[in-house]
Amino acid sequence: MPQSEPPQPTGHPPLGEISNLPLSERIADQVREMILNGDLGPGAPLVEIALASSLGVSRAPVREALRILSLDGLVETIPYRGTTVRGLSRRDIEGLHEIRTLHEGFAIRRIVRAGRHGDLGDLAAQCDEMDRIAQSGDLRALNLVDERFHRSLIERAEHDLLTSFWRTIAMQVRQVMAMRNRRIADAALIAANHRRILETIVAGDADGAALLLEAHVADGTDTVLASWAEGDAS
Amino acid sequence: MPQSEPPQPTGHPPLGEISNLPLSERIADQVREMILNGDLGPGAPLVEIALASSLGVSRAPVREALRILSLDGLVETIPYRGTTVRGLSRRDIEGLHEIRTLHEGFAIRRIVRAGRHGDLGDLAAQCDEMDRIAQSGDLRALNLVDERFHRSLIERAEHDLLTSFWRTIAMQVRQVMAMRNRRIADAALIAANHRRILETIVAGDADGAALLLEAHVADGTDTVLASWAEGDAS
DNA sequence: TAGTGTTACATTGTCGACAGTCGATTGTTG
DNA sequence: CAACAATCGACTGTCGACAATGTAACACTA
Repeated sequence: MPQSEPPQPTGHPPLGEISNLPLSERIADQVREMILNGDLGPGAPLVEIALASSLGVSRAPVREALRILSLDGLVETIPYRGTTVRGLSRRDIEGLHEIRTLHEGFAIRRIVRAGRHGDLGDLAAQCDEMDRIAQSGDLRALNLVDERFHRSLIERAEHDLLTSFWRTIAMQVRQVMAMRNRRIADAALIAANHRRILETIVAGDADGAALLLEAHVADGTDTVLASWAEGDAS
Repeated sequence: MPQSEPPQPTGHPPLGEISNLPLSERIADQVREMILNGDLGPGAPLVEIALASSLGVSRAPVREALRILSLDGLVETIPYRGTTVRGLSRRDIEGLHEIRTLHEGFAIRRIVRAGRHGDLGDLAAQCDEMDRIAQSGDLRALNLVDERFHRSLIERAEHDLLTSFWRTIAMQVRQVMAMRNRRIADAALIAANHRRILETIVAGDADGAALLLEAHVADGTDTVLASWAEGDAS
């Protein structure tokens, strides 16, 4: 499922990126943002013709977009029946975080084993930024940096398939995050957690870092599940 | 990417499933088999119009089929440029087996932790079948049972996301397997390996089983990589 | 009233045609 | 002859229209 779209080192830094991407991908991006921001709740139907006319395009690119989203695991399609935003059950969320822990732990061990844990400057910079944001109390920004931190960690493992799987995982994590409202009080704690995890990795203690990370993720999971008011089943 | 299709407890148990699937999915199945059997080697271009006329259908379902295959990780699509059968580099194969080991180990630990390792009768039956096939020397059948054994193991973990990821993994493993010719001499050894892994799980020794499995997979990987004549890069 | 045909409707699946994009080839110019 | 522009061809991307499918509501029968 490689659909990556890295920075693309073109030589022209500031030149507002003319969207040369196929229409279908732009549509996918747009609908994805809607889902990930919670504008489209679980179970919401995605009717092709409605989306098409709403966006002023034909059904063909909309169909492709929905296919891409189903590839991302954000959407469920039943033949001849339609496409809906995927609902997440309590079980799904628990499973998601288990898998997430598994993959991040693997990434950490791989980084350390390859001896690359000395060179994690950008991660440190992201921790700094997290500290700053934690004080400002901008929870939305915090989520973004949080996501970027973990993505960087995965990418540092330099494992294509892992990165590819992470795409799916991160997407669903973000969808889950959209369901809850983090409290400002948590922000500082979260920043500290990441700092400690990073430091443990740099120290070369892969297993220790994996444990810290597991605790950190489990904490987030508990927060989500606590505010789980008998939600939808999938 | 949930594509599960459980037993569906309708009231009418035995009523053999009419193939009501959309054309696009049937096309995807067909092309997938071609790739997995090696009829379409890595790098082979999949031209929509050619496939369409060759199958006697329009381009639309073919396009959808190619999307599905790209979802399976069997195919690479570059916008406006076309779709080709994915080539696997040495690095890819190594990474694939790492990820595979990671997931199967997770499955084993989960099964044991949930205390379900006492009830693995179907796996034992598959071991029996493997023994029988090993004597007959039918390598093609051996691969099939092998795949089914590992799939059963994953499914026993009862973890939706894991199962979903496994779909991708198994697909690529099978593609790799299509590249090599197993020797008959290995067959008995392979059957014995599986038997031992299963017994270790049943005994409740998750870590031991995971180690055995890692060795088994690593062995297969080495066999593949050994017969690697400076193959294609991806 | 329980169960079974029937019909209408909303939505997806498929089709053939046209427009857009990219790489390669050819032609042009210094 | 090298570097660049125009052209060509093959292919994918998009479009609007039609066909196939599934659901729900309704009428019908026993």
